[in-house]
Amino acid sequence: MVEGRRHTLRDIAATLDLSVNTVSRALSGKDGIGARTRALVRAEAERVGYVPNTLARSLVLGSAMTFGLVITNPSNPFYAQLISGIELRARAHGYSLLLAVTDESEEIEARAAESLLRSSVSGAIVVPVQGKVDPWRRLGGVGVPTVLINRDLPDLGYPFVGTDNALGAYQATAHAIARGARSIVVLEEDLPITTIEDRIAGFRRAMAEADLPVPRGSVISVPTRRYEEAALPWQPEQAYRVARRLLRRPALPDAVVVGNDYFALGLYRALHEHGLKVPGDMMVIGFGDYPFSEFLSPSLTTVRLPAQEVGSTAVDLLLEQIESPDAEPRKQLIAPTLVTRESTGPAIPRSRIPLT
Amino acid sequence: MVEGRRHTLRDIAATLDLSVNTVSRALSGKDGIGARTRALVRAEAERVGYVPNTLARSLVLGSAMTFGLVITNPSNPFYAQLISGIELRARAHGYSLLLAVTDESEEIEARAAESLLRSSVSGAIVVPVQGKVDPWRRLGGVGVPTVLINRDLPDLGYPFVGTDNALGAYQATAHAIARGARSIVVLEEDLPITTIEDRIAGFRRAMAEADLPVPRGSVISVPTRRYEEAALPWQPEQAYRVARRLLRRPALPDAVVVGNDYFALGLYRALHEHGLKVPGDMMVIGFGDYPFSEFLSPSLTTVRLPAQEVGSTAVDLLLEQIESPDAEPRKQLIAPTLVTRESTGPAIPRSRIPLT
DNA sequence: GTGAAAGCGCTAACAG
DNA sequence: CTGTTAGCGCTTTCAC
Repeated sequence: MVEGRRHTLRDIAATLDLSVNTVSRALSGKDGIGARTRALVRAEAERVGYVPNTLARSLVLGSAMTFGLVITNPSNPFYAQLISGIELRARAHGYSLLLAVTDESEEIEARAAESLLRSSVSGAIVVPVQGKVDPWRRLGGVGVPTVLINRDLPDLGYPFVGTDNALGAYQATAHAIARGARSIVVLEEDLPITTIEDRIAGFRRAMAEADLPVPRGSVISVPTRRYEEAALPWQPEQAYRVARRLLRRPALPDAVVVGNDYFALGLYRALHEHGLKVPGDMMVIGFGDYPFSEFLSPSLTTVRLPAQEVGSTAVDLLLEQIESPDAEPRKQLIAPTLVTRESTGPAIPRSRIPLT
Repeated sequence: MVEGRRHTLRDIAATLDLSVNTVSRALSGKDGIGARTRALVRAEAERVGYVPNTLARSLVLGSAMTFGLVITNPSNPFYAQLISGIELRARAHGYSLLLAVTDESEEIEARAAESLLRSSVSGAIVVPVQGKVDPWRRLGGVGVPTVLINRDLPDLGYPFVGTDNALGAYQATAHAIARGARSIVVLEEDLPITTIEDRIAGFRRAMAEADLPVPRGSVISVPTRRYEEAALPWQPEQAYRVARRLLRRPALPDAVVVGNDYFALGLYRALHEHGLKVPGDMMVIGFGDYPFSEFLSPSLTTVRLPAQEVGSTAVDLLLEQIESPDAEPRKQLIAPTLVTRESTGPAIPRSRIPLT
């Protein structure tokens, strides 16, 4: 097919005895060129296996037809799906993806932002570590459209897509209540992000609407860790430990709403070890609907997050922002769906008298 | 910090009344420049928030300090970890990552290869769809070092890292045999890739060494699907269906070795529905040691694949190839580890007489 | 329709 | 030590 050096417009121009310019126009489909010439050029380009040099093109155009994608951790199934969704939609519009993994580190995040800047990306899609806004303000400041995913940085006023975490947690909690739970506990990661605040708010709202108390100790933090172990079952493990402590309490909750489905796994194990049955002794509601959750026993009731949709929406918002930079940045919350499975019913938790 | 347009070397040169060249050298740390001048330039660059333009730099250098990463499906936990591993190591060496997702499509793969070529990547790390070698031969042909991951394309003679699938399957099978299994079945994806051939070979070897027969129907194909559903629990679901059929056989195997831990999930469900106990009625051995596998009940005995290590090794091989293009391309198989858990013991399958 | 010239921002080669 | 010149491969004026 091809070997050796890459051919350039100039090569083609030389062999065809045309100007570089003509060849460029012929190939780029612009008009103002003879049909014959165009065919000729196309044929020659085909023959030598011409591959345009994006670098050169981008340099003159000032932008690289590339999106930066900054993600905290691909081993989180939500982000894995997100990557797929974004990649698909971006590629459909002709953009490549420059990927950076921050692992919740502000330092890595800052470097990633800088790197995107150097690379003249056409835009950035970011799951911010959420702590520093500077790196992203800077990026936006020099005119790189940026959309935030999952965790908003309201100060920036950038476009944003996320799932409605408050709603998700509300649904989860309300469902547990409807199934007879009166005392409910929440397990969340200990990250200082709006995601988690929102969920806790949703939980509280559901409890309040049902006139149920939320005593101290109803919201439990699960410590998390950094990248090196991200690959490992660190999250279930940590949740397991926290759950074991929880199960030593004198009064156990009827239901536990957890921050992600990995936590549900850890909780399952702790409950199993204590000989407690799900949902009979305790209901469990997950968050995320990871690929395995449907297949656990008992299968896990969980809040399904539309990761693909979040991803493709992010790309759409970015394209909007690129096409009309002065348009009002849109913020979009995508509603999650509660998926009801065995872990919340139909059994009635023991603290309630059977109703039927 | 900065606002408006990006500053260039020329801007700095102008305000400092120096030549562009001098500024370039001052900033790039080359020698042959006065300490005073250098400090001056550095200070000014800092002041205006100078960000080098990688595009321009890459154009003249002919390579973009970027690796192309081509992956079939990020929702596979193995690849998710792989991405992390590669990203980390690549970034440590100053390379960015251009990501492409092929979802096992030869067509997308071909486009991805083309795209990397246009982008003048310094190298490529590829999980090939395995069917066509052309796209990668072309890439290598024009001098882009390429390393293959997980699925080798021996015709190309490129560097390769993967896990020793034959060994993994051998270990899994031998373990089941050691635990008393005599009749063993394998469930694998129906992809035409060496990965799977190797595993089946490993399985056969273990069986042969134990003088156990491998009747027809011992290797079962699980149909798979494309990207759109990759995010969804498609693999457990398909394995579940296949497993249901398996369980209708007159004689059930003592153990099932599956191609990935998702399959084990599907199998678990089918067994559960049939009232069969793991490992008592049937042992299950997974492949991959996904983050959830340790936390299933029963916890899953599985072949752990060192995804991170495969990833970082891939980067190392690529760097080797970049530094010494004429060196013999290395092929490296990383040994997986069998992780023994509840799903294979200590109970004895019913077809065997208890030994102790 | 096509060509010539200029320039994107940077680095490399060679002067001075 | 520093400046000048040239050029990476492409697109965009602007002539002809």
